[in-house]
Amino acid sequence: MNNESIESELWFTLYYLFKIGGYKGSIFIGTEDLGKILGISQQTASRRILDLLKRGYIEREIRKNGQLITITEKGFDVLKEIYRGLKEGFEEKEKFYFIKGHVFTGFGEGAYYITRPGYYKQFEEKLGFKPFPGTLNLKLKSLEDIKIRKELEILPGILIKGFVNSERSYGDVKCFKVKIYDDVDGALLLIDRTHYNRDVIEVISEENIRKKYNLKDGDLVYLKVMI
Amino acid sequence: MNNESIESELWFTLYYLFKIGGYKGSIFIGTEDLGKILGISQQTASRRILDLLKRGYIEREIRKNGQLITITEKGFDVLKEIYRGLKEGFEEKEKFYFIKGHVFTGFGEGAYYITRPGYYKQFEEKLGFKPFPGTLNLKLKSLEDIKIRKELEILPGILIKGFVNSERSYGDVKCFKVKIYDDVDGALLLIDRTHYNRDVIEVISEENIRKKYNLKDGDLVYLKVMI
DNA sequence: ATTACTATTCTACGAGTAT
DNA sequence: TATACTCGTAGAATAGTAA
Repeated sequence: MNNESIESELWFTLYYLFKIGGYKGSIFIGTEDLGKILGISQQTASRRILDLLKRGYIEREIRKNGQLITITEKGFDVLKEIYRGLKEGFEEKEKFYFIKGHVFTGFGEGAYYITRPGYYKQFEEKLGFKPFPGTLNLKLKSLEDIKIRKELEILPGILIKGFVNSERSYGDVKCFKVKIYDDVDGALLLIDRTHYNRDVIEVISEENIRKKYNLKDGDLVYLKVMI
Repeated sequence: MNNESIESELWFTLYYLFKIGGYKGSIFIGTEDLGKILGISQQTASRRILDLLKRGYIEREIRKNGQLITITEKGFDVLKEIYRGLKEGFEEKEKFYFIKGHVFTGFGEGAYYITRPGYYKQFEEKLGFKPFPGTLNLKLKSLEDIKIRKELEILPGILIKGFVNSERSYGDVKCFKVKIYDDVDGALLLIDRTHYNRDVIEVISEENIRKKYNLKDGDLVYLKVMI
């Protein structure tokens, strides 16, 4: 899942470039000195610079006694990503949960339910996206995750109201906005019909999550749940 | 220069443990799943856990289907260190905060602690005044103020070092210079790092603040905090 | 001076597997 | 099931050096 993201040693190189001045403009530094700051050799520092360039995280201009390095927007984005993760943990402890579960294949009813117009319209209005017609079923494995699910049951969440048509009635559904892998927007559904036990949650998103992440049964998915 | 600091791949492992729940308590996870989150093998995840343990950044308890991992203070410190670096770059540095709290009577321990010579000498040296032998306890009531306190925890502040005498040991104390009512010089002390008393601060000054302002329990005091 | 290529050393990764 | 050991190997780091 994390394969496309920046390698940790490159991230650290970028971070130090940021810290020593890159946050507010270009920095002039030689590979020898950068190596000293990072505790690595001149040669490795040189290669790190080249790797960061190749990936588009920095731009540079070689000059007489060093190089003028500028962090690109893409570079700032990867720094901000980590910054956000730390900030949320250190400063906004009460606004979200992380919950994790393992993919499993259900009976395919999810798609049927969420596409009932009585529900679908509300999803669109209250969640701000048009759900892909299908749900991702997650089985919660640890007591910690089941505990979080129980806490979600107590919280108000976003209520999708039930309705009645000529054939039958449909119950209320409680949702929480989530970020799948702390990345893609979606929602977690707590459905009152009890085909499944309390160690199961269903997830919807505008995208086909199973396909996007190439998920197979048993794969781990984690969600950031907004409360 | 950077040789004693945490290796980048270990830092990333710690960061993800923090992100998926370690920021607010223990997380239960197996090495297989941790590997999936980090994009590495089960074996490597296992080794990372062992390395983090060996360096004292986490503690754990192996259980039936995984392990219960808790990030230690030392672990939080290395995360905070990076956080601070990013914060300084991304956020405009303000030179002070305002924080407010309500006077309450403690157990009178404050006077005892600050007059220990090991501390008192440092107060004099590092704050530039001889504290009145007593502390003013303030209870923070608003989320705003508690948030400011949390931010102060992350900032370096002025460090009063702990010490050991024949009877017991005394921990580090972090201070910030303040102006009480934006008027009288003093300092704010962040003493205990437990999660349960984060709504309390203690204030010292050369003068007897309680007397000077004729403060009674419940009275509001506001401070300008220099950072 | 620098940066960065090539050759060599070394370390981190993951497969296989023991516990 | 788990975790974590050994070990062969790939790739990262450095030394030497060219540009």
